Amino acid sequence: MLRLSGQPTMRASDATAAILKFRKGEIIYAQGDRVTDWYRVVSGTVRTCIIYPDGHRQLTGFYYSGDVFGVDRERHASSAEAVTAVALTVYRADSAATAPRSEADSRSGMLHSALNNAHACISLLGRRTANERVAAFLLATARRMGGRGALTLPMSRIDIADHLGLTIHTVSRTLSEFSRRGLITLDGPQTIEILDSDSLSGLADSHDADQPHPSCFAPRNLATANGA
Amino acid sequence: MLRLSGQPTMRASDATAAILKFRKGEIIYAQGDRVTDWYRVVSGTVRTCIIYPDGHRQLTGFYYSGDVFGVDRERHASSAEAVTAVALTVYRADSAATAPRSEADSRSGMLHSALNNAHACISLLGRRTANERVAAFLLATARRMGGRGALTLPMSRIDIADHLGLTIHTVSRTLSEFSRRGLITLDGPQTIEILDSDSLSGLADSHDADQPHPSCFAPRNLATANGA
DNA sequence: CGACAGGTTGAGTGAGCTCAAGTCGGGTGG
DNA sequence: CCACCCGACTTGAGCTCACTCAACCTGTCG
Repeated sequence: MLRLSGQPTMRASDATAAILKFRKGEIIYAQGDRVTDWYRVVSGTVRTCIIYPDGHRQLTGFYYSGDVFGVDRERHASSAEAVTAVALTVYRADSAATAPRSEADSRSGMLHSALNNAHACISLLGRRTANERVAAFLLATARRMGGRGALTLPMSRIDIADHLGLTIHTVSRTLSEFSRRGLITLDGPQTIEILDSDSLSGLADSHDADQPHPSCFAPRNLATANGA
Repeated sequence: MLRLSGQPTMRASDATAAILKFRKGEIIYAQGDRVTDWYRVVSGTVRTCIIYPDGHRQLTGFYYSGDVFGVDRERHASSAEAVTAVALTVYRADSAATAPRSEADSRSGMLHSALNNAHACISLLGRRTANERVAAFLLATARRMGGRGALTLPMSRIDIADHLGLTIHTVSRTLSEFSRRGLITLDGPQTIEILDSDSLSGLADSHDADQPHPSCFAPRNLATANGA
């Protein structure tokens, strides 16, 4: 997961050597921009977001050190903004395939990583209740940010709300409730410690834990293949 | 999960020549199966779905003629099932890159297509109300299935509900309401005609149409680049 | 004919939204 | 230094919309 090895790789002819820096709140690229580069976070946190015609904002991901974002074709489907001060490495979108130094640097490796991120987002939005979404978000964030001890959430309540499809009020209330129940401690808005991750993951996948969906038992006949 | 696949892939030498057929309801691959092939729909409709530990089912996409699915790495993140009788072409997952016959057949073309699909799913789940989700779903489905005149929805209300994160009751009620308002006609559960797609797209992006999100006006300083 | 699955519709409930205060902390200016 | 402001966050009260529970309809299959 880490791979913050290649800090400034500084080779003369290497297209990926540039390091870009942005201050908190700055826009890295805008929704609809032509895709020229893909990015990897060196330090800091980035968010990608889609703005719908009605002004509603959907955050499609947070990206931490080592994560890749901006992996679109033609035009960026979302905008990318610096949640904190960030440093990025840049990959030319049209040359990322050439001579990858690792699987994670290859064109398809980056695409798979983007796909994984999209699935993570779907998995959050697919959950039903605020408790489920917030619990799942906390666990996922703790996992991705490293994690023993206190967790520093780099993003605001608004960002969390727009990521989970909730309002800031509900996010705030839910976190307070978790704290009251002894699942987490809140030390200021940004600092959270997970005390009982078992209960949290129980909450994340709760919804009465009834029997698995019937479709698990669908027939699975594979004998009807026709050769070409 | 299991993985009693052992598909008789019947091909002499061409990895993509095989055609597979499945009957309605059959499972094409299961969540967690090792990825050996990617697929393209020749005819019929396929759904991909994720089942969470609590039994909750999330459909991540419907795939119609020409669409690609199964584009995962290592293990399938979702299962794929035949909504109707389907015929599929098969691409060896490890050789899809070699000699693509078109952009759409290339490895990265397929990955981008999967990414687009995931974004479409996020865009549906990101909407707030049932009206917005159902309206957006109808428009998207009409667009992808071709379109003039009556639309035949191949999937059940349960499938729609699990795709939109709603219950079948709400889906049914919402469709009835659209019909009552003269936006669509319902001729049996599966046959729908869109009468007023303008009003529908208004509904899909409604939510008071207030001012765009402030983040549209965030600073955009790009001058802090450090060359290599 | 009954059984059953899929769909529709009604009544009541509750989770999360809206509206509205109120708190806290950091910055800025007098 | 304090006064003030402003943005981010928290919390309360009331309401709405989608969920739950339940009844009923329709078409299909044995």
